[in-house]
Amino acid sequence: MKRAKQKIFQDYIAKQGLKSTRQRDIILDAFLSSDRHLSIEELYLKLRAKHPNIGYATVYRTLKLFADSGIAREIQFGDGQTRYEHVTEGEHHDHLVCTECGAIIEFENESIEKLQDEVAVAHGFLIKHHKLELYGLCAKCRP
Amino acid sequence: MKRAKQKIFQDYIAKQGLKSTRQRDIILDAFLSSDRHLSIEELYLKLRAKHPNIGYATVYRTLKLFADSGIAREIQFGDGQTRYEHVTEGEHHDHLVCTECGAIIEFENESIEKLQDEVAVAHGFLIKHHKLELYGLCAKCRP
DNA sequence: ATGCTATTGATATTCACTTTCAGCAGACAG
DNA sequence: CTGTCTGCTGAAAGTGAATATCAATAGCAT
Ligand SMILES: [Mn+2]
Ligand SMILES: [Mn+2]
Ligand SMILES: [Zn+2]
Ligand SMILES: [Zn+2]
Repeated sequence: MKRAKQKIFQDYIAKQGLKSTRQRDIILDAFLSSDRHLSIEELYLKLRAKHPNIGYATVYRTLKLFADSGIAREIQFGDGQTRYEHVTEGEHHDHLVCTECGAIIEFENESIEKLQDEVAVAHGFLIKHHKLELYGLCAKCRP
Repeated sequence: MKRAKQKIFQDYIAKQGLKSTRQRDIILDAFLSSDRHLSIEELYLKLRAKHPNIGYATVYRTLKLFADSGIAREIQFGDGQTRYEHVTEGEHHDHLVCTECGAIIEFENESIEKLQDEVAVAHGFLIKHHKLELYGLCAKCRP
């Protein structure tokens, strides 16, 4: 899983004529070792402990590269921070977001996806991507 | 329709001990006369033609008031601008967003809403609100 | 009309990116 | 291995939208 994504990124780097660097390796490892939906700031701070010399701008640019290479995706939950999540080829999921504790739960629902396609067809619309987020209280936070 | 929302806003103003002002009336009228999904900037510029003395900050604050009163809702389509749309009591809709021309199409789908509730129940989650947006090309923009 | 507050509009500030640029470091030819 | 070319890095500056500040103004109850 982690190896596969490292491979995808290395291949992307090579194909684009970019360079493999110490920083990119470190940031990739930190990103893949986290299963959360991290903001740039969060990943930057997490890295600072062991690698105080890596700059915020490098984390920022490297996460963009991850998205370009296909191993990550930008996502916004409306809290003013852009987050990056893992992307696995052929998989898709949407999110439940707890407005109390910030927990993010992933789910897949093929029926909803189908109905979305039907809505699009009914409007002559061609879907490229979509965003489905259910906000509320998770099992731990509900009264 | 327009009258009903004006009433809701006046009542809200009264109940909160706020004041009825010339600016709020003008901005309310401009907002209700537009059926689009306007950003603060857009509404501000639209107003400037007839009311050059109304400030951006007032438009910003007044739109927040509209949202507080229940006649408007903040919405983000990921273009970096917060937009405000009309809210009608007891109604709900989601959006198709054309990434080419910016067109926004509204739709309602009770089956999708039901499935969302089922997903929430399955995870012990209590939904407060949700966000469903289908991004792609509208009928006019698709190849 | 008076006085108390809320409101306004210009401006300053904040926040999260995003860009800039001089020095640095991979990659590769020789 | 060494030089050179070119992309990369990190600190700092810049950007743009949202939000806060504050002195002057304007509702509104008395
Ligand atoms: Mn996810
Ligand atoms: Mn709408
Ligand atoms: Zn929670
Ligand atoms: Zn279109």
